[in-house]
Formats: sequence, C-alpha cells, structure tokens
Amino acid sequence: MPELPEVETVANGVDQRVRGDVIESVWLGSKPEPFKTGAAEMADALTGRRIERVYRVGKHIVFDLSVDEGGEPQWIVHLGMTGRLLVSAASVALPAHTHAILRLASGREVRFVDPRRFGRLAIQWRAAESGFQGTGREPLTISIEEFTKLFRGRKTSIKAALLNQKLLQGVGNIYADESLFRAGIRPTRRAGRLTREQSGRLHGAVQEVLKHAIQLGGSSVSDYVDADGVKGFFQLEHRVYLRGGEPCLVCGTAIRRMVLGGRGTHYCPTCQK
DNA sequence: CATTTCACCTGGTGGC
DNA sequence: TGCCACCAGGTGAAAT
Repeated sequence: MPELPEVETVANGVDQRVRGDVIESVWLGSKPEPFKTGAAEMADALTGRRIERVYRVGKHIVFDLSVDEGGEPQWIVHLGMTGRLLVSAASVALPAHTHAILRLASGREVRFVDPRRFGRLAIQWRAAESGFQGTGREPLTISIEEFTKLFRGRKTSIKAALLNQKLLQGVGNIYADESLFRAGIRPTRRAGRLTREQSGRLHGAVQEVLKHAIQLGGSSVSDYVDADGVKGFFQLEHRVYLRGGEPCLVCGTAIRRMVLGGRGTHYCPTCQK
C-alpha cells in the first residue's frame, strides 16, 4: 500500500496524536512475527518511554523515544503492502490482523495492523547524533544534479531504478508510473540513457507528484487509511496507474500495461518516449 | 557488484 | 452462490 505520501500522512497523523504520550505497556502478537527485532527486546525497549516525535524516513515511520541510561531507542515501522498504524481509544474493537499494540498513558493505543504481514517492526538504538537514516536519498530534497547522478551508468530500466530504495527512498509502484508519465518517459528506458533534459523533467515530476499526493492525503487504492482511518484522494489524480486499456487523458491512446521487474507497469505509448 | 526473479502472505475482484 | 485464477501500495534472498 504505502509509498512516501501515504507514509508521510500516517506519520504526521500519528505524531499529532501521540507526541508526548508515554508507553505504559506493549503487546506483541505471536506466531509468524513481523519483527526484525525480537519481541522481548522490543517490548523492553518501548515500555516506559515517552514518544518524543514521529516522522517519516523513506517508507519508514520513525518514533523517537525518550533517553535513559540504557540508551536512546527509535521504533521503526515499515507498513509493507497492507500495514496500517492506527491510534484508537482502547475501547474500540481490535481489527483483525492486529500484530502490535502500544498502550499509552492517555488511554489511547497505537495499533499495528497488517493482513499480509509484509510489514516490519524494529528497534534501532540511536548512535551518536545520526539516528535512522534509511537506505537511500530523499526524493523531496535531492537536487537535480544528485538525482541525475543516481542513474548514471545504470543498465536497468528507469522504472526499476526509481523503485530501488538504495537510490531513492520512498518512491513505489504508483508514483514511479505516475512520475514517468508526467515526465513523458517510457518505464523501459535504460536509466543510464536518460538525457539531461529528461532527467531534469523526471526530477521535477517526482517531486511534484509526491507533494501533490501528500496534500491529498495519499492514494487509497483498496484499503489504505491514515491514523484516523480516513482515506486519501490522490487515486483520483492517477493518470496511468491501474488504467490499462483506458484512454490516455492527454491523447486518447489506450494505456498499456506490462510487467517490469515483476511489477505491473502502466504507460501511454504515445506520450512516453 | 548490478540486475533479475521469486517467495513471502491475505484478500478482493471478475470470469465462468 | 461457488470456485478459481489473477492481481495488489514492498522487500530481501537467491540466482544469474
């Protein structure tokens, strides 16, 4: 489900609701644990801490927690495809597939819900000043020059390169397709073969699409919701994603669907060269 | 290394 | 209504 705009929306919503709250107790589901860190270590690191701040890094949600003599932990949440992070009153019924609950001093709960269990939870101990940085560059702040440099010499498709979180972190399947459409570039184009001008257009398109999507609260394709359970609206702005066979909104040509790097890929054969 | 393929899961949808 | 094939926002391990 969640790419940069959805993760940003969720992180901001959670931050508004739980910043300053204290984690009184923790429940972690059993069986196939969607955890990187062991459950015992995680519960131990979280219990008793104050939530200082919640924010997004790439597609990760980062909880900065209060410091004590044991160190300064960060709780890292990755939503995978279907993960949700909800803030609810304890009295609200638990959704199916709830894997983690943080019970807060305010009486509310942070709940991690994830049917497909592709999501991941982890504790990261902050080293020196840095903290969790993610795997690649942030698409919203990277310069055109740095952006262009990312793709230099790469033989893979530009679509696969956009999805590579070690290069740019936060762009996923929807926003890769939508950005390439707006930049007029075929998803199959070799990443290292983009002209300077195309690379500049793509940089602009990626930032524009992501910012617009954040303003609209992300894309709700099937079940994505923010921390309050509210849907986003950017799906109404999709020009190619999931529109295979339908007419291009610019030129009327049928949008084509193909599989690239194992992902459904949508583009206009006329508008994208 | 860079790149590609596939497994990991559950649930919704559309065809028959 | 039921069954089945196929598709879905992501990633990391394994193979090439």
